[in-house]
Amino acid sequence: MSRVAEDRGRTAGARTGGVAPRRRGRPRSAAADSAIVEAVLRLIEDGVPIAELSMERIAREAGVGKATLYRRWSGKSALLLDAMRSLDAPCPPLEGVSVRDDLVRLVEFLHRRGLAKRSSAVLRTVVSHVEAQPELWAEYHETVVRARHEALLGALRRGVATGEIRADRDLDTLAALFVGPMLARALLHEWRQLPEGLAEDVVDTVLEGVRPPAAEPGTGPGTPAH
Amino acid sequence: MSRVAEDRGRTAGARTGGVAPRRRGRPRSAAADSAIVEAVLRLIEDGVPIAELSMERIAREAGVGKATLYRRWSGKSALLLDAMRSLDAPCPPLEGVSVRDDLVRLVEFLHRRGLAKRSSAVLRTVVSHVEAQPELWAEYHETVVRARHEALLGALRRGVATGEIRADRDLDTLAALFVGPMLARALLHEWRQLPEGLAEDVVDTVLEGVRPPAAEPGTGPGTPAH
Amino acid sequence: MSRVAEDRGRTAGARTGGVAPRRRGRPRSAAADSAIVEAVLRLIEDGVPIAELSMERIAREAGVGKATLYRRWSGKSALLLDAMRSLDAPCPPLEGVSVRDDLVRLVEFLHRRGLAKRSSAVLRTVVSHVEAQPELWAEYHETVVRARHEALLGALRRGVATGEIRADRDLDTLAALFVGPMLARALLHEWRQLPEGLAEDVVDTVLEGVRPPAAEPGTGPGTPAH
Amino acid sequence: MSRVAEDRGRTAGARTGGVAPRRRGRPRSAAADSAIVEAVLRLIEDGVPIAELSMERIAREAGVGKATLYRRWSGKSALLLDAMRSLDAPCPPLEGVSVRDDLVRLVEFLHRRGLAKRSSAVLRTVVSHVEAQPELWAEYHETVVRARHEALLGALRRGVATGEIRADRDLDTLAALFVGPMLARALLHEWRQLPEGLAEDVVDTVLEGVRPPAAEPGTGPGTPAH
DNA sequence: AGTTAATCGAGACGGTACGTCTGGTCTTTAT
DNA sequence: ATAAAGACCAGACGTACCGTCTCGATTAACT
Repeated sequence: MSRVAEDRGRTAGARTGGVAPRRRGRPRSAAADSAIVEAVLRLIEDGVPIAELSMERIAREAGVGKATLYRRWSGKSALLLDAMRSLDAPCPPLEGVSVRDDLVRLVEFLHRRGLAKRSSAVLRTVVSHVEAQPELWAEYHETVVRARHEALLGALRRGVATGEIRADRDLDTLAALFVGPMLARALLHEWRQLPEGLAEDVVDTVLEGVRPPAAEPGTGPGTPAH
Repeated sequence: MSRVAEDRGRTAGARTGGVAPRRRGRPRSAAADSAIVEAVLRLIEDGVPIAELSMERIAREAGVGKATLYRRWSGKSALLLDAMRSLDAPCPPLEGVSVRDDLVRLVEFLHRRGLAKRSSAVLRTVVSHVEAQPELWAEYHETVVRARHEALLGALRRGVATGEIRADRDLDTLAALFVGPMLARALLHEWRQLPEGLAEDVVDTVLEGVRPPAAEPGTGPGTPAH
Repeated sequence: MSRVAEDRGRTAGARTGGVAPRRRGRPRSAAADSAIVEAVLRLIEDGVPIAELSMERIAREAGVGKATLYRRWSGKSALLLDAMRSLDAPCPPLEGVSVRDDLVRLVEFLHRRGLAKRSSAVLRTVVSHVEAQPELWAEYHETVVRARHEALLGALRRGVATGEIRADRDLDTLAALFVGPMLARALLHEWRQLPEGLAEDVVDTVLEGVRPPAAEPGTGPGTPAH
Repeated sequence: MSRVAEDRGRTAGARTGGVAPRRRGRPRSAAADSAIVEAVLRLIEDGVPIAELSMERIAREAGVGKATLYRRWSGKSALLLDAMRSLDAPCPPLEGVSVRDDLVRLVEFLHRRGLAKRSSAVLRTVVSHVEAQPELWAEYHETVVRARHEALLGALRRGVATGEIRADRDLDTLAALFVGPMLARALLHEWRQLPEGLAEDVVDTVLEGVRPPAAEPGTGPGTPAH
């Protein structure tokens, strides 16, 4: 189970594990934790645009004081980011038989994420705050993006090992080819139309390339006349 | 020449061309137009985060009354969007000798756009407002995105015609493979590291595919193993 | 007929009389003059509070450009003041048979002025601008108040001469006793209740005093008991 | 001690007395209350014209957010009215030996109020807003004017009882004779010249009347000679 | 007949205040 | 020590108005 609150303030140290330091005073209400996150998700689900998602409205909707929000999160961006994390499906296992199937599964997963209204909404929020709060982006990258990227890179490396993928390609560039289209779709609100076979299409296209299969040897496809 | 102001209000009809309807009253100041847009670009260039880019500050910086802003644009998003349009370089010609060169040129162009601080900043703003104001996004898509997309599709179609690109691929998916990675980079602030040959890399990878070249010599890349 | 416009600007000199200097260019429209003043009076009559009587609204109502207003008057206060002057009834003649009758007539006149919605509205406006624009008040005093005050003082002096009024009273104080109550009523919106015989009541009270008539017959009122 | 703030919003009910309802949340800052009122008085004292007495300036001067103003008062008029109330001297006791002395004391008090720059400035403001906000005027009348009026009427009734004042006069008219002149002076900025004995003069004139003491019996007052 | 000059309605201009809302903090009482 | 409530300061929001400044068009009187 993922820890929801960023644990701002006194409880911050508790995350580094170790023995419980036995805090004093009234413990934080777990009910408040979930009420807040659920309020955020409910509001987003109801189509409230991000710009109208004020902390005051969230607090009101959750039946919670504003201070309770700021005690847990450093600001709106952090809260939204955290709210999104709470609905994160875990990365699919990827123990597929072929590298191609693994890639399809992964891209499919990114695709479905992008289709979810909530995910793309929060993703846009993160994007719009990247500049002003780089540490926010760093944290998001660390906790959400890296795992996926590593999984993707792992699949690609396996492909290289099995000979399915040629070794002279930069794997980061390659990864960007799989992730980029899905990300762009999610951000730019193009998730309304949902082409079903998109993931397979993307993977196969990248794998096979777009040059026509050489019918007869000698006619090198894609080799321009010059 | 691209028209800068959104022409809110009375002047709105003038855009549809036709004969000059001979408007009454003092005409809008072109000096104000440019002063405003330049103020926006200057502020962005100076690293002012989008959140601090208030209409009041823009007006102050431009030496202009707030009403002058709202007379031209319906709100901050529209203004920023329009400011971005003003720094749009025209699409490169694309009359290259080979389709590959055309694609490289186009992707390179998108890449450079993403590298520009101003472009990516405004792009993020647009993205974060897409949800709340779909008509804003529609307009941006119509006037900026579509032209590029058409150019890209044109190049791809030419490739199909010349046999450089196989005909059984969905061209929209193909286009997303070129555009997506650049867009994602621009949005996610990864434009700090700037790999020089990225555009060529992306194009070649997509064209040639990632499967290893067949063992037999003479068979060009892109020919699938099986 | 009273001259309406304050004749701001070029025509200003024309007021000092002398021969007409024969101005060039298009002459000012008399229609605009009256349209403006009538618009003001109509708005006041319709119950528009002074605070909402903006120059823009007046111009709109009169079907006139704002510049046409400012060409004639220096500002809102001057326009309103002038609008009021236009509905000024002339001071009554005061050639009454008795001084008491003259006073009653004059006080009655002030009373009726106060009862008029328009008069009291503009009076309140003048009052609220007295501090900020003393020259406005000076002008109002000169052209409106002084004549009345002189008429009143004249009546009082005549009373002293005829023996109706004792000579050891300060006439300014005396005048204030007649004018003050009416003015206060007008300003403080107490003109809604309209006691008919108020003017006579005030005059008689001031004339006769409030000490009880002496017990002995023959001794007129005003002779103190002790 | 008079309560300063109008108690807009939640606290409004608290005024009707009863037991303290034990409000929740942070209580309103008494420091802010006084800082605001003192800022208003300071600005007026410094000669800032009412028109430049913006809420924003008051907030700035008081070191207070604008919301703090609007939380307490419904608008500028209400704030100014309340500020004036705070500098209200209590009505003088009026337990004088003679009714004449009481009246002099009261009129003197009104006179001094009118001489105060602050009082008359705010009075003018109230007057100019009477039309647009009658409830404002009603409240002012209720809390400030009525007490004075009652005191005055009381003195007059006592005069009637002691025989110092004749019984056949309307006491309201009589009161207007005392109050009107002072009010008019205060409103019309005539408080710059300050005749010292004015109050005594007014009272004596009203009491004794202005007819000459009857020298010989038979000369009926009010009947002119001719 | 042409020129000149000031007017007209319309509306944009730079400023500034309005009253509301939000962000993030602080201060109450109650738990 | 937290909780909910709500006040606190700061400042942006979009609108309205002020008094000035162009526009093109109109309207005289002077050439």
